[in-house]
Amino acid sequence: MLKKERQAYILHQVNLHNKVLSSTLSNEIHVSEDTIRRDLYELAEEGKLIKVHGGALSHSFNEVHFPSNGVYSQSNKKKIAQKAINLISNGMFVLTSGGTTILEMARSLPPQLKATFISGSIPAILEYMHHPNIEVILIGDKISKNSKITVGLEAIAKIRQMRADICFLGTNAIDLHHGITENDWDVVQLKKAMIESSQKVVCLTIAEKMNSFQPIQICELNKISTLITELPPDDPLLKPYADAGIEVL
Amino acid sequence: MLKKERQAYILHQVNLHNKVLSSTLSNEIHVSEDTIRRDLYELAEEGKLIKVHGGALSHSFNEVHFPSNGVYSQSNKKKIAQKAINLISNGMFVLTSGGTTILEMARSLPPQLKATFISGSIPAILEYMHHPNIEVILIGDKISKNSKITVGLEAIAKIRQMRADICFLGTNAIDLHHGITENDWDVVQLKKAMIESSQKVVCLTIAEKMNSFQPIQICELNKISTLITELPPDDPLLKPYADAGIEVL
DNA sequence: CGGGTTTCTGCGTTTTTTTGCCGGATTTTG
DNA sequence: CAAAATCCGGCAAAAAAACGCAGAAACCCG
Repeated sequence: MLKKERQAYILHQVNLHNKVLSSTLSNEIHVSEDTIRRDLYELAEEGKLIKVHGGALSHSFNEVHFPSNGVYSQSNKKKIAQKAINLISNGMFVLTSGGTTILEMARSLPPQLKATFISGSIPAILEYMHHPNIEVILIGDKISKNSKITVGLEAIAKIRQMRADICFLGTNAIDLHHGITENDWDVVQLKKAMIESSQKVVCLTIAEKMNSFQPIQICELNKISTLITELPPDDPLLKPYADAGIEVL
Repeated sequence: MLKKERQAYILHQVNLHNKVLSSTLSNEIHVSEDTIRRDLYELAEEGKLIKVHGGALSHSFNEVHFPSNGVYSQSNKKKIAQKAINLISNGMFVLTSGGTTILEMARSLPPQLKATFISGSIPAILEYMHHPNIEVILIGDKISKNSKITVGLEAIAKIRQMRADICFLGTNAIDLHHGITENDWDVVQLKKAMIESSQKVVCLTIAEKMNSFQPIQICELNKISTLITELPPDDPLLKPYADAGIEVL
């Protein structure tokens, strides 16, 4: 088994179960605990997980591990949220993924907006619930404690049944060559389904995550209708994407 | 159980109940009191809680002396929760409804319990998510904002597919003649489905709600396996229910 | 193709961490 | 004041981590 492959597996396990033991992994993958430890060390260096004595934990355990004021790059995410909200009009069916950018959008929805929001992200759902005029449809299935969304075949099947007007994706990595990519297999499956079920696909991302990529591909760039970042639409960084036929806001 | 995991659990408990006892934690997590004490010491060093003789207090407890949340009859609900938890063992599939009594139960689940919890109640799901060893299955559908649970045909269909070992119902009204009753049509449909899908049906209710009824019937008394109140099992108020063949705890 | 270099992995040894336990000191409680 | 509960410090065993090393595989480059 290749190193990268192994690390991807470890990461998947952490995201799924919220914790892993070095000894368990060593047995599962049939490599020495030293190797596992070295893998965990590297993954911890990259910030993908938290290494502790005896194994590793997912980030969701240390909730206050992020910058103390809360969400990373929050002011940028607010800008993005504002632009995204302009795309929503009354009566629409809106699919959303998880992630802090989406959460920021959920918080900023104008109170008079009447629409139906569909999501499997628990934090997002909590925000939608507080909104006076929004109908909320929750996608059910097994909950991934790490990403706080529902994942699994049931969830995917349910999304496939939907025909949404618009779909907002919090994006982890976007790149001209690889399209949108992620590091969690389950999340990838969900997002793929969401894209297929929506008339219009909107990617929300902070500029920092642009032109980077991760192991698993969600889709090529041509599936994306609109790209929203905190930058002005004419920023040179966005030019290649506009040239690729994507509406850039 | 990993050290960090344990400390996260302790912190969660402190923030939830505003106090913890070393002895209780030691029993719950199955480690020596010495270990608990050392954990408390470390957490206190980090300023996460205040260590006192015999246990620890939450920081917020000092600042505001009356933050005790507004749940009605909470101490009674804790008693009920404790009795209910004794019915759950490792590996079980557990269906739960919504309601503050169920929520209290969710909060009090011992950390070493490994089980699968299935629910459409958002607040309950949030608690289950914090638990280190519980798998959470979320029932999806349209969210009823006022009861904070998912309701609708999809949810009912999904519950019907389940075969749970046990089902806990937060009960609004129970009565010898009318059985269990409710005032929300959607909730009634859900609870009916839950009863049908479970081997064992447990009703949780505070004594105050006993011998009252509401407009819509969920089921007759004979569908109920067990009734749990804050009263001792031999309380005369409970006699008629025991006589009706219900196990009373 | 071949030789040198880098990377990866496993093994033995040493070091550190974690945890439970014990005896004596300290605090709490009735 | 006395009994019970709790705390503290030290100790020891077990588990895990760190370290250095060496063989094997992969890679690079002329």
